[in-house]
Amino acid sequence: MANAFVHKLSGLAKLSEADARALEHATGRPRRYAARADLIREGDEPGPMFVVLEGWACRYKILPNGSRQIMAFLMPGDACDLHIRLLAEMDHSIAAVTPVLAATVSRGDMATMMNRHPNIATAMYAAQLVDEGIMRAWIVSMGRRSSTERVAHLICELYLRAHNIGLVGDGPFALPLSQLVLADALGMTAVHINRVLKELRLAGAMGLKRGSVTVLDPVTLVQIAGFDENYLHRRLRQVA
Amino acid sequence: MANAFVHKLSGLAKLSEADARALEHATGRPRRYAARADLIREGDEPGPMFVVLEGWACRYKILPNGSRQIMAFLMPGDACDLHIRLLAEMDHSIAAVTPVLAATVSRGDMATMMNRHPNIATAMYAAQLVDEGIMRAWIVSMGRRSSTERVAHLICELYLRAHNIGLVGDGPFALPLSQLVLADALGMTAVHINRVLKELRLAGAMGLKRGSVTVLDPVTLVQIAGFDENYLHRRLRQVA
DNA sequence: CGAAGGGTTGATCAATTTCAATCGCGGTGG
DNA sequence: CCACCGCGATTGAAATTGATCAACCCTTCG
Repeated sequence: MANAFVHKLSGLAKLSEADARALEHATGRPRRYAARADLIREGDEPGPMFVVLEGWACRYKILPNGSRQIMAFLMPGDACDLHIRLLAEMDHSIAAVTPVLAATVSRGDMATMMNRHPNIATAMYAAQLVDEGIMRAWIVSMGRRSSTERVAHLICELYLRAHNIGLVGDGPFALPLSQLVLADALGMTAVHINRVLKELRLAGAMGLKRGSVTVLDPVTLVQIAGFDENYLHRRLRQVA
Repeated sequence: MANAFVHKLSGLAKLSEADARALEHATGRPRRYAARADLIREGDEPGPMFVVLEGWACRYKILPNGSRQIMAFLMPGDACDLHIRLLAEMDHSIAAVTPVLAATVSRGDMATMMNRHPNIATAMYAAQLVDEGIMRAWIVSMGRRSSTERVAHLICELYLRAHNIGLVGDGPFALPLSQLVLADALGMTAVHINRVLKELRLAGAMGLKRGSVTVLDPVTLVQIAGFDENYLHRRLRQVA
């Protein structure tokens, strides 16, 4: 299977063979992380950029009262902040949700690569814009959507993102997320998530297993969520 | 008074006289917008980058059910997304909250300027990182903070941002936000915001006037919010 | 076998929204 | 100058949502 980073970026800009080779070379020495392991922690000095190649990770923050808020999910092909080295320290942590295979790319290598391969630069900036759109969509969800809509909306987002990177086949698709993880992402309690998922299951939209939720009927989910995929910007513009 | 864009960016990287002149030149033909006017609307084709020079603006989105969610505030010196032209259409709108003076800078001009003035590029990337940190902090607030903490936290953020760009003097500082705007930013109802503000007023932390909230006691607000300013990254790293 | 991490359910409690009314300022048109 | 209108602020009461508390179950894994 092709390198997930290449696969994702080639959906955001037209990449040549040479571009793809450069990306593959840059992510050639990945490292494994166990589920729940931190890739980097709040307060750490930022180092090289992470690129997730396999598995799912999340950005999160622990509050003084001990509760956790997840702020983003990272799927294969997703990279962490390109310019993060400008910061004195991390303002949040990143953890593996499932077992993860992730590469690191130094800022220097990245800069060189973006200079030599302008299409890679374009793809990275487009990815950045999509990520920001996703964050804004989370803010909208948490602010103005009911808990049922919120759950359905997140699942739609993740389903579509997984689809975009070729993770989704014809049949049902299982998101490897426990109810606790979903709760921490959506700002709800595990108890309440459980009741909402039950509702969605009864509506025939999804199936549940220990540690994962399975999308059975994306169309129903989209309706429940009021999901508009536009913010994921699958249709980018060709700019000179 | 110095150009707000120059003022802000010079807080993020060391700018030379020439850098400052370039920025001033690029924002030399600003335009006025009335309060509540849209600078750009969801669905529009993105054009040049906006830079707010005076007044406050916000990014927002209207949901199908008619409710509004504000996703960010823009203050003098803040720029909208650098690479926005890569997108086919806007996934949210931007409106003036107060009367606004804003300049537009074309992507081409911006690219030229960033090539000729690397410090400007660095400052823009740092600004970007700060903006992302702010979005993540909003997600955390909406997910895991009580309504009182949430209100106090937003006011702390805005107070500190205003302070960073030299808007705050010695005495109290008035944020030009109506309770309705605050409600739409925090995902609450105007009724509830009103009760929370009353509470904060009784605690001596702030004063209220029609159309604005005044910060009287930042220290108390910080305590109530559990505010940690680190995410605003006032201390950046010197990277080679 | 025992412990830990999920998941599920019921009962109760607390935080927010919703609904409804009222007040007041500021600007506008007559 | 004055009546009127609209937005914003404010308050109380009722309704709803979601959190909290408390068990209990199951599966996996050492």
